[in-house]
Amino acid sequence: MSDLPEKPTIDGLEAKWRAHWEAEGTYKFDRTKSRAEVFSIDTPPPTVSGQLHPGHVFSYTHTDLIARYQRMRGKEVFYPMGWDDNGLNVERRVQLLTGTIVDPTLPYDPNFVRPEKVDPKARSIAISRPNFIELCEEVVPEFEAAYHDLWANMGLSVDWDHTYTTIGAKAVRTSQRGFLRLARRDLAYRSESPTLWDVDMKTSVAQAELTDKELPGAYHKLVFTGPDGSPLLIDTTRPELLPACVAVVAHPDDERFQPLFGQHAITPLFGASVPIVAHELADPEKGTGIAMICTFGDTTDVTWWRELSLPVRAIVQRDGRLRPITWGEAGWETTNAPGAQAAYDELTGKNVKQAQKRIVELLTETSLLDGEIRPITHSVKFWENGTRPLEIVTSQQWFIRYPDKGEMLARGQELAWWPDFMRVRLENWVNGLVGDWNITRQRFFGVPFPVWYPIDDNGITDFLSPILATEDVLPLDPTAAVPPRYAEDQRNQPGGFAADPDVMDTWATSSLSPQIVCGWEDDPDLFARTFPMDMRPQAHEIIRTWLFSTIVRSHYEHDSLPWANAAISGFIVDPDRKKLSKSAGNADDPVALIEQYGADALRYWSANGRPGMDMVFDEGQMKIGRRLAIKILNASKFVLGIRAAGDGAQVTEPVDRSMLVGLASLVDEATAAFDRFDYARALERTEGHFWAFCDDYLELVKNRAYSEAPEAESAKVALHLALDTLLKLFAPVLPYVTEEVWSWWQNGSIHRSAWPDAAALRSAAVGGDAQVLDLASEVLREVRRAKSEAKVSMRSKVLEAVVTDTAERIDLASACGSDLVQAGVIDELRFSPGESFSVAVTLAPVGA
RNA sequence: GGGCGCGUAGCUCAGUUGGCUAGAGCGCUGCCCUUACAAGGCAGAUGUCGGGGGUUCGAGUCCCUCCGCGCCCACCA
Repeated sequence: MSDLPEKPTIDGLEAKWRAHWEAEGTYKFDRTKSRAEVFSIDTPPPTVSGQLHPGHVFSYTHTDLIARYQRMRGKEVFYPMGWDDNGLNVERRVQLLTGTIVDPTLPYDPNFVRPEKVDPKARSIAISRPNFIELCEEVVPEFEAAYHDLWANMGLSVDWDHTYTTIGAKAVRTSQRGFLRLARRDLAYRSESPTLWDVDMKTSVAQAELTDKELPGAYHKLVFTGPDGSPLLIDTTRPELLPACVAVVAHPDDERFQPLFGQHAITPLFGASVPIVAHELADPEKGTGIAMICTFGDTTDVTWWRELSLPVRAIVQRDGRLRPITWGEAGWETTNAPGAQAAYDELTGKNVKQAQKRIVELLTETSLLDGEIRPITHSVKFWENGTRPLEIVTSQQWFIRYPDKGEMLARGQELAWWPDFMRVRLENWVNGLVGDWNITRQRFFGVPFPVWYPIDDNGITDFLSPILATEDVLPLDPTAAVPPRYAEDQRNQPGGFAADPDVMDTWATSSLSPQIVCGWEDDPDLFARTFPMDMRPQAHEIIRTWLFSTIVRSHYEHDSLPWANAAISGFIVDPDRKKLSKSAGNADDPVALIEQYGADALRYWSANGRPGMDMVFDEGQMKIGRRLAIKILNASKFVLGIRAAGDGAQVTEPVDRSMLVGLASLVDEATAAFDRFDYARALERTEGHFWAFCDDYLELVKNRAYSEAPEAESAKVALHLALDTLLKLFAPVLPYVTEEVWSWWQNGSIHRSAWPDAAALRSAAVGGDAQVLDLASEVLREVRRAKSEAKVSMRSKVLEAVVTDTAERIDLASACGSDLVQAGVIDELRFSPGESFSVAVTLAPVGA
């Protein structure tokens, strides 16, 4: 306890209480509690590669609101924090920040030092893979520190002893163990197949990481030769893929092409004979109604290729350039090998854009392009942070088999969603899934596959017979460790072994976040106390990725949901309803916002965002939050400035009881709202109640409370009960200001105190009627209105006030007559029975 | 093209199973130094509840339909 301050302020509360909570271990998880006593939270590990922005404050605050509420409800809250520091985005940011690029062929350079200054226009420095990983390990903690600092200042009540990184040993071990278990059950498998490929980052990309972008393109009408030698016109936006054409396709019902099915067409320039086939996906309305199938121009090509059992003629390499081809060899049959070769040699080594330009010239020169090129706008698949369209290349990848769709949908039903309609996002996603989950990334800073491959005596690596590591040696880097029964000198030798060169997709690790934080296999005691978890808070935009994949992993590993509740938050939009982003120049720095308004004010703004709803970035709300925090300080100072009631004092006055009864209803309402994860409603009701408490109840009873009258005791008890209750209701939203006030009159932390008990309030106010305070407030409002309209001070005297109302209501209102007299500065207050409510106010003459 | 959400005061939003004259805050207007707070207080004005139709004694709320916005998914020759 400390003395009441002369002039309370909210400035500096963050630093003061952050340090205090840290020192006291206020939010430390007590792992002796049983599962039933624990509330465990699967905190989203933020991608540390991003810029800090107010969206982070928004959604992470929502989780903390629930954590603080549950803690006050008596739960032992398990609230860990993670940093997502592996994955493509992190590598990309480190590359940009340090001006480097990986060249895996380079040897490790022990003398490499991070460049001091990076000129964004300068050419990137090529470094080795191990050097790059070291660089990531050096830079990433700087990112993490910025997040930690922000979270701590925002008052997130996480237990920092339970912090993990998605590239840390614990996460790597868990990811590798999870992978090995699936591989041994044949639920993870390796296969060669067409894969969406980012030619800049030179890696495959998962379905979940795709985004569509509208790009200009153009239809080119190519002149194929039909079976009877007549021209067959085919529209394409990808003429450069003509050499990769393996068939042409039309709709089975399309009468124009039905006679041609089963026959062959000859491709222009390359003279390849390709079958004319039928498939429902071919759209008679598009282009000329007949399309060329290339390996591979888009995902429809992949579908056709797979379902029609077509051969592969791949020309685009992993760097996005066309590879050399010898026409006339097996797989590249042509009626005109020299001509095909001459044309193709013009394209070899070019990227797809350059190749398109050149092939259009070649087609034009030979009159194989019919009519004009017609520009269109079409959407093209990109990696969500990529700069060039994805290509499709064939490569070796690890896949996780998806469970049966029905099983996944049943898990979605079993999960409690807040708000409920978000479940549909998962169902849409599950119903639209195509193929299995590609978890391989041809990258560097990630979780390696704990796998090697045997090399036969001829030096050929057998990628389809992986040697799995045993679980006892995890975490493991196969490029450093040696598989059982092999020696290091057999690495990459005939008769020896080769390490899997790839790393796991970031979601392959993130999908195990419950297993990582709860200590799956590593700490069975902790696991038993925390898993399955209570709550997964997350944004709706990653339902298809994080939420979905976590359900899949838990389904396989534990045959259960990973958590009981999914609390989905919206995101922040600017006033034009566009998603707020740094690149758009409309995001403010949250650190500066805390400085300006205070963490409580930012939390207040966040807490106004209802679950699942997007919210407009609005500094006005932060100002209101700041004002509320200051008001709490001042009102509390006033209440606590009144001498405490004597021992055994009771609440006896009807208006005091009335106030407490109303407060009990508020507690019921706030509790029910929090139980539905609706912190916004809880705050709205509490806030409204608090302002009315200040404006009306405090004004009504302040004179009595300060007096020596016996009735003062009742007011004092009621005021302290009310302050205690209101502070606690505000505590989850405004942890700093409520803790500050708590410290003026109580020991310990308000955040470890018990949530208010409505029943206790009702028993302190037995016989109370909520109407009494309402009526008194109405009378007071009429008196104020009279003074306001007369443009006189609120302290000016009322000669007479006559309250007319029904007998029953007069009975209630007259019970607080003396409080009304003092609050309204009324000489004579009378009550008169009548039909309806009115107050006749006679003011003292001006100057009297 | 399919799905989900949203549309209420100038702005941001409440309005729960249909039920008194549709609410709050901000902003706006006027007033008040009032001893917790002038970084404050008191009071006031402000609506075709997106449009149309229907069910009902009664619709912001339920049904149909149209319009607009956002997001997710699909398509992408």
